[in-house]
Amino acid sequence: MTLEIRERLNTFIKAKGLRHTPQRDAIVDVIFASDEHFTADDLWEKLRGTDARTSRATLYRTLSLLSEAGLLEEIDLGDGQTTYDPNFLEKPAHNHLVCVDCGKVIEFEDDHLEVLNDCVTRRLGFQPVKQSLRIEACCDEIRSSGQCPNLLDARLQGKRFPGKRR
Amino acid sequence: MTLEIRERLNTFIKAKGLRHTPQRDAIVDVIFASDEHFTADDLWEKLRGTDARTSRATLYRTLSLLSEAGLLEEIDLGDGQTTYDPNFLEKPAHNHLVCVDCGKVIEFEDDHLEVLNDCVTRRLGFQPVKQSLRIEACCDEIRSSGQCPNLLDARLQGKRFPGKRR
DNA sequence: CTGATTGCAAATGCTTTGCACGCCA
DNA sequence: TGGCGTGCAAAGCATTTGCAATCAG
Repeated sequence: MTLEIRERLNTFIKAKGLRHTPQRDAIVDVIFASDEHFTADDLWEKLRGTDARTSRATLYRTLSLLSEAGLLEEIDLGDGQTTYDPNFLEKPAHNHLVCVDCGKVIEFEDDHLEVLNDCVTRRLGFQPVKQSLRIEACCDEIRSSGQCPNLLDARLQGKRFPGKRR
Repeated sequence: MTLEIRERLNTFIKAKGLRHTPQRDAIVDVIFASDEHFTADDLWEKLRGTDARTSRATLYRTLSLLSEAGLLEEIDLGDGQTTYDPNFLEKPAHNHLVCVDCGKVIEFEDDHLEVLNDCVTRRLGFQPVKQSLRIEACCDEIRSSGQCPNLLDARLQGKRFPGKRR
């Protein structure tokens, strides 16, 4: 997996006349070891756990590079920071449901949705480029049982919730 | 129009034990004189044109207040700043099409979309709270004629484009 | 009077940039 | 060797906050 991504990155890098560096490899390795969404800061923390040391500047620059190369998807969950999705090569879905109770993000697909969005876009006189649906909702679980396993975790981690900057 | 909004705000303010101030009135007047989307900075500029002077802090605090009161809708167009929509009381649509060529934002409604979103949400085990669809697209006009009237305007105004922070 | 509100300036959080140095091709 | 890439610190931006003065009810 990581190897395939490295390959793709190298192709992109050569085509652009850019350079292959250990920092870039290290960042790619850490990112694609998982298929979870992450923020720049999440990545920074993970990187600290390894012996590969990069600066925040390089981290951000590499993140941009990977997006440009089409290996990473930038998504905006509305919490004041960019979230990255390493998983969209396999699952080209950009629909996110954000739980207003616990902040959990669920990615989902729906063909009907896709078709409908396309129709609407064309009707307005546009050519579709990218679509992202963001649904804020509260889970049945917290409404019935009064609590949600993710909630406590989120609070403990001091996570910011959707729509609010702090 | 503005008067109706002032009325609503006063009700909210009294209910919360808050206070009625000239600054708040001034901001409300400027906001609801139009039904266009705006950013905090747009508002700041408009305010400079009047004799009503407020600080940026008060501006932001009032914007939050109005959102809380349900008179203003905060929307995130993904350009690193919050956009406000004074128009959603009449048109409860939160679907936005952003033109990647010129940055123009089009608000639209679609019943099918609404229904479908609701279904999807429930299927995932959630109760819908708020939905916002953001479509990035390029307009037919610029593809056929090679240019778009909004494009030049946007460039001249130094606008930031969707998805990019600067 | 009393507590909500304001303005100012400083602080914040995320992200980008300038610059001098180092390293890949 | 040329110039891309890196790290560091400083800069940027939008937004928030602490605080003392001020004002509304």
